Amino acid sequence: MATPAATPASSRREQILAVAAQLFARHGFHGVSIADLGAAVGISGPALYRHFPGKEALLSELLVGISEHLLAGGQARAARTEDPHELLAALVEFHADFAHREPELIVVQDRDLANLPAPDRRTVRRLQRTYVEIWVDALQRAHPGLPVDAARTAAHGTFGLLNSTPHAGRSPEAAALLRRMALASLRSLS
Amino acid sequence: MATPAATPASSRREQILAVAAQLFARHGFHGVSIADLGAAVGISGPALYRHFPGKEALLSELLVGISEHLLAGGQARAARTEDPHELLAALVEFHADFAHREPELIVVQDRDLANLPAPDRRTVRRLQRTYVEIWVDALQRAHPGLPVDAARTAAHGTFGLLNSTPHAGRSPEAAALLRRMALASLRSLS
DNA sequence: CGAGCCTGTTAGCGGGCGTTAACCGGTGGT
DNA sequence: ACCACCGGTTAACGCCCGCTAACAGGCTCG
Repeated sequence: MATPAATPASSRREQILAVAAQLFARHGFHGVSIADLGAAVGISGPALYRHFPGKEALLSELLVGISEHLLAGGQARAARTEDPHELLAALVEFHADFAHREPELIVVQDRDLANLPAPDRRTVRRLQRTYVEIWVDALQRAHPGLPVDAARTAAHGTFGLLNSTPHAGRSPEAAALLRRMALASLRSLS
Repeated sequence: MATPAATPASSRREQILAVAAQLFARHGFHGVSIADLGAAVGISGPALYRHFPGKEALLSELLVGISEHLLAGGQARAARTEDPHELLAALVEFHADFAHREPELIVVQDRDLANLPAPDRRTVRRLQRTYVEIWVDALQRAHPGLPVDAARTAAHGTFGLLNSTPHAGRSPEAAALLRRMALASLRSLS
């Protein structure tokens, strides 16, 4: 169903994860069967259980991985950058870069959160919340007097803007454009 | 499962559609059963077939309705407003207003498009494309020399920003903030 | 050589869900 | 008074899907 020889060098596990990301992004978690996933990597059906305990575990690993990656990147930037405006620019670039390189993950991320088993969902939400707080903090330092709610709204809005990559071309110019728009919108917080 | 006496004055049909929007937004199309939908309006299970030919028909009506509404609103503004900057402001306000009033529809719109039966999906996509073209046209007139692809990317980015309402508070200030950010990001197209 | 794990296979079970069938009370028009 | 339709009900069918069971081939290591 998807290109079989897509991922160049990867163990079965990673290959399955990659193909799952694509299929989940295209058809949604419930729109993809175990058999579909197997077929997409050239094995068939229940062989997946040799690598993952179940279908939900696939989704968990994808979503936890994404939110951990974002949080780690955000924390790294926050640690190494003092000036809040500079930090915001770094955050925008980091997030835009991720969204540009992995549009399928972006799609799965906020489409299928609800399909996670409850404990993993809590984990992901906690990671996401922490990531958002990095942005909120930077925004409030960059724009003194900005209320928390406003900062949170602005952060989510910026994510929405940058996460529009699935609807945009994959060209570097598109990514650059979105970065510029994001920075401009953040500057407008006065 | 949802508040039963929610919609004040409405025929069964509209009540079902409203509740379907909420449930689809919360759990995804495949995550909601016919029985769930029935229960949420106080009837049980197959009684829905007295009002709709099937589950997919519900989704179709929702999504076609949304895209028709957006297109109609966009066309109305485009018809009555000459100046492209003024038009963009009107479009931003219109879109922001819709996203702010119907966050569930926003969610369903781009989450469950793939679950539409093919003909309706084509219909919705055509309507969406036409709506986007209104924005693209206004953007190109407002920013001479802006390439089409860039305009399209900018339009989708702005949608992403404005459509972040499901993650934002429902306060009017949040909506106003998103509008301001959108306008600022559009101005940055130089 | 042989034991055992690793990674596949196919067959089958069980549950859930969309949909259809068959039935029924109330209401409004002739 | 009756008939027909409208909007419900419950029962049942059939499919699809996640998952388990049972089995098999090849690789490695003692």
